[in-house]
Amino acid sequence: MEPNIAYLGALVGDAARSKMLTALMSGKALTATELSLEANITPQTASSHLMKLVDGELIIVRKQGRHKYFQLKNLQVAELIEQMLNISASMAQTSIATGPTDERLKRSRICYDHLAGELGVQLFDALQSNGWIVEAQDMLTLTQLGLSFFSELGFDTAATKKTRRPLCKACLDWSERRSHLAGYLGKWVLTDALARQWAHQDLDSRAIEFTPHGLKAFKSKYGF
Amino acid sequence: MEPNIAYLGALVGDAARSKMLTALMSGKALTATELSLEANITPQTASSHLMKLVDGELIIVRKQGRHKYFQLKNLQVAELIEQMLNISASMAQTSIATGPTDERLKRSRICYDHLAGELGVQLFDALQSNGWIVEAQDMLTLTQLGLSFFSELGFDTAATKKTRRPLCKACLDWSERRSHLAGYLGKWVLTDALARQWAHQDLDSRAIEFTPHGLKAFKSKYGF
DNA sequence: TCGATGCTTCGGTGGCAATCGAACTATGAA
DNA sequence: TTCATAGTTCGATTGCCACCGAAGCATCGA
Repeated sequence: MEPNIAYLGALVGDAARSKMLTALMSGKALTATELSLEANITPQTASSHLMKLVDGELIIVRKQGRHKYFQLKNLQVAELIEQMLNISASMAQTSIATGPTDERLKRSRICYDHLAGELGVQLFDALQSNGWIVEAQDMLTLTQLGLSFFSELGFDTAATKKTRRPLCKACLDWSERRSHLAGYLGKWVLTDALARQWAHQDLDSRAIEFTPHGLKAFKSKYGF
Repeated sequence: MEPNIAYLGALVGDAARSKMLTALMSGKALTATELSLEANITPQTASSHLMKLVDGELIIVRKQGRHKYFQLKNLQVAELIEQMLNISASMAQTSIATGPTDERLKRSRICYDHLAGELGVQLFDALQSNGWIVEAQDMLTLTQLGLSFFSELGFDTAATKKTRRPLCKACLDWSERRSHLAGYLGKWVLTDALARQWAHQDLDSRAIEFTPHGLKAFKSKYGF
């Protein structure tokens, strides 16, 4: 029988649940209370929503002490949310007052496990103009030049063979309407920047905050 | 502000509307009455649903005489539906009696504009084992060998430069859980087979019916 | 053992949205 | 002009589901 899309749609199609899912796009595992705050609902209500999301296999739980940590089930789910974000962003926009938080999100944010926003797009452009990646017919490939560039930086090229995940991949950006770098390489770039303490992830949102020095180092490293 | 996923989800998250959208995955434009039959609802109800889908920019209308023809708005929407079909197919399955129609769907069906189902997967495998396409890190590329093979068949390689659409692309199959050929090339293969009258699309479903002779020709053409 | 915190279960309420019957408008055919 | 078909608008009904208050269970720290 044909799969039941309606069930999946209804799962996402509730304001509270969609806020939770979007919050989980940060890649972090969040507790039930945190998610209830995110969605502006009481813990009771949140609990029932979370149960539904788990039943629907969109998220998973890890119980740790008296906390329950929730996260998106897998990359496939994250990609679904991402695509829905893109489509709804391109729909006729009732753009209400954008607060300061939104400004930060627009500048640089995490998109499940890689960098998005203005900075993500700038990075993408720089990689391209330096000839490290090539976009042909919407498919992204790492050039030989790019391969040696990234292995010098400490990127483990051997590890990419083990994963079935695409090495690099263009990911449409809902705020910029431009491509940014996703895939295994995109994940590595973000992880690396965080590890070097050039930036840190906001505790309560998907925003990525670069230090002045970190931003400079980041830009010079990738040549822009 | 962040895009509103919930609205989009709710749009898909109704049984009647999701049936309509799935029906429109055939790529054909359908009338309001046809869609109401597809969803098992009265024309009045269908009318209100269709209005919502148009408002939500998931589908578009063309008025022709006293008919209204509906179709998916663009490729992005079709990809969303496809992705949702995949995810819901991989969810814990309440697999109820699969009728004969479903058997046909499983064998070979249209996935917006390219071939899916068992036959689509077989084609994909054949193209791969003949060395015409290569799947590396989940990215699909047409080899030089494949390029000359397809241009001999009459595939206009120049035209691919004009479109931003990926030339070939792996598309996960919800019934087979395997890749099949999507993208520009995938579309061409299907169009070509239909033009040669090797197969025809069922009038009332997404099934693709190959003639015995057509199937033979199709298989020998692509070497499987 | 006791209180505090995190989460869940239960029951009742309220609101929204899908549905259809009936009546209406538009297009086409005879 | 008249009938048939395609689609819409309106109003009333219905059922589902998100929501919260209250009470309950589980884990942790003292």
